[in-house]
Amino acid sequence: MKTADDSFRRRVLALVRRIPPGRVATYGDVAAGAGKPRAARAVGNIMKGCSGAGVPCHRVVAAGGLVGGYGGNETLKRALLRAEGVLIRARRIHDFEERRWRNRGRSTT
DNA sequence: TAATTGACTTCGC
DNA sequence: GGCGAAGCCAATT
Repeated sequence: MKTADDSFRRRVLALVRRIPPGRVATYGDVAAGAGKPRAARAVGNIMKGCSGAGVPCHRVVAAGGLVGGYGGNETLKRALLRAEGVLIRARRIHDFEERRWRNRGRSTT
């Protein structure tokens, strides 16, 4: 591993870990928070390579609040999010814009 | 080192 | 609303 600079990967993981329960973030948001708003795909790859390492990757969804990824276990992802208070409509998060976590100074709590 | 893949995003049909 | 193509970045082979 550590093919590219860990900085990016490490920042992405750190951001995802900072996502509080009941909140969600898009790959693009996480990538942007890591310093590369165009690295959404890379974020997905990072998740795949670091999922389970204490990173709540289930709180990371695609753009528009579209639930997916998670190795194809979107059902599980959906269940986890719902368990945290995030309502899901079909394959999308209800009030996604409101549930969307922003990497601001605080966690909106 | 180069080429391919992928848990993405956005526009177009 | 669903499917397809182009673009961007990192990981994997």
